[in-house]
Amino acid sequence: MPDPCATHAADQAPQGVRARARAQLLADVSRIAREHLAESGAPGLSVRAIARELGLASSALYRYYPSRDALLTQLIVESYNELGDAVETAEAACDRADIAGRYRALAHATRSWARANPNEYALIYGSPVPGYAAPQDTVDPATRVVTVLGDILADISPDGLPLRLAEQMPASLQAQLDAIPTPLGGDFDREVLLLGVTVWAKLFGMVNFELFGTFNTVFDDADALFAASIDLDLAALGVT
Amino acid sequence: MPDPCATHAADQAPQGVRARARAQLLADVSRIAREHLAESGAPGLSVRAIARELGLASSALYRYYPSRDALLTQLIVESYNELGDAVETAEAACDRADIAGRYRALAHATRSWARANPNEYALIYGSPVPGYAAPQDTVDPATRVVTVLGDILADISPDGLPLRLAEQMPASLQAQLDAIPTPLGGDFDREVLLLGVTVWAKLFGMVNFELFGTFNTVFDDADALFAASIDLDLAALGVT
DNA sequence: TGTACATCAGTGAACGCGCGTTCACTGATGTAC
DNA sequence: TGTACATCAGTGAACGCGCGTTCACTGATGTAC
Repeated sequence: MPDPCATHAADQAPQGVRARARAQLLADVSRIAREHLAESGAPGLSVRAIARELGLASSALYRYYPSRDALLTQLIVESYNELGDAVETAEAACDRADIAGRYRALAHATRSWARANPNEYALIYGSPVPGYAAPQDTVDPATRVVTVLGDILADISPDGLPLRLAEQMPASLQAQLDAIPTPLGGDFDREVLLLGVTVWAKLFGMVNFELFGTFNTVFDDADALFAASIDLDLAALGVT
Repeated sequence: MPDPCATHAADQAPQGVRARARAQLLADVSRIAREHLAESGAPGLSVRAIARELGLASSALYRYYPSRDALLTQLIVESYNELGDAVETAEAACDRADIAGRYRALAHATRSWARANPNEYALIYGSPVPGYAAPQDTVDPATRVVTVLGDILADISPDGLPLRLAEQMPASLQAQLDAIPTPLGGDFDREVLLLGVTVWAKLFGMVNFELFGTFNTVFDDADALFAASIDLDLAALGVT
């Protein structure tokens, strides 16, 4: 969250009538856009449709967004930040020593947010929107979840790992893992980090399968499956 | 593959001039549609654009497809079948006793096909296309990969599992797992099956992250990461 | 082998709708003196 | 406190484009006798 003060001031104290109206309209646009996301998906998001619902001429929205893509970008950033908030909050509420609890909190917060906001989830973790290139602004918000995961991994001792790779990691993979920045400048254990990365992918793979319908009919209620999957991952990380 | 003979006959021996022309046009439509998939994604797939590229009036395509959605369905079925073919072929080439090899073949065939056909992959494993409901025809092709996985899991002994769940599975999860049909009418071990399901989700989570850009900059070349991830999964399954 | 008729492929115009973006404009809100 | 001017919000028409689908039609391919 770069520049929290600026955001704060803008959110909290819009001075004049205009500033307040502008903030209100931006919020309305966001809300309506997200409703439309549900019905038509990201590619169907339409400036005109949003304006129509707001009772405005479509051209009016160009006072607020330079283009449709800018609107999409805002929705993406908002979604990443909401998910990031949810995960950070859940994880921060745990005892620092309770590593398993912290990971469970991360995983369940991710899944809960995704289930509560399936369209926003699809927007940021589904197929890329064709013709849309995510600008730089989306990068930082996008890393918040994995940053929390990194904090957790940093607290896991490699001594407890029950599974080891049969062969040594190839040098290329070692180099990639070593290049990942650690929280607080410590060192990651490579095996823990490797496991962490694959567990991370698995988490989102599970959520994808659940939300996008791959689990349908077989696991219509995926609560128990999800919890068991997390338990297995924690066991693989040697964390109880 | 239901009714292989019918398909065969139609593919191989279109009798008249018309039948041959029809088969050719269907193939052309498919090819061009898949090219368009790359540029505009599934939601942007357009009957008119395809007709334009074929030098036909857009109405002409309605002799071949009743609607745009039918065209989409065909692309989806084709994609599932291509992936299914790739995975089945790769797995079938392995020694039956080489369980690790069979799983590696499945995983690498999946990833290879996805990388070679990223748009088709996004079509079947990415965000659902808004407003499109997959018809019954897509169900069977969609299960081919997981069927192969099931065959492999059925050959894995639960005795070798290095990790066990700390607690017993909840009854609801046991019931869901027990309801999964086995190949050849045997019984699945629940723990193996549970691990298998989560490994399956992980496989597609990894491919998603690679193809949709989540791994970007950190793992620009994901070969080694992917291979290591598979090794970890095999270790968790107690297979060497 | 030839003729009459049915089937099919493809046309082109039309219906009715959508979209993003620009532009000259009116009228209200803010600001400087 | 009041006035003059600048800024901003929003309008509505327009540009130029796209789309799926229907329909009456022409002309070619196939089929039955």
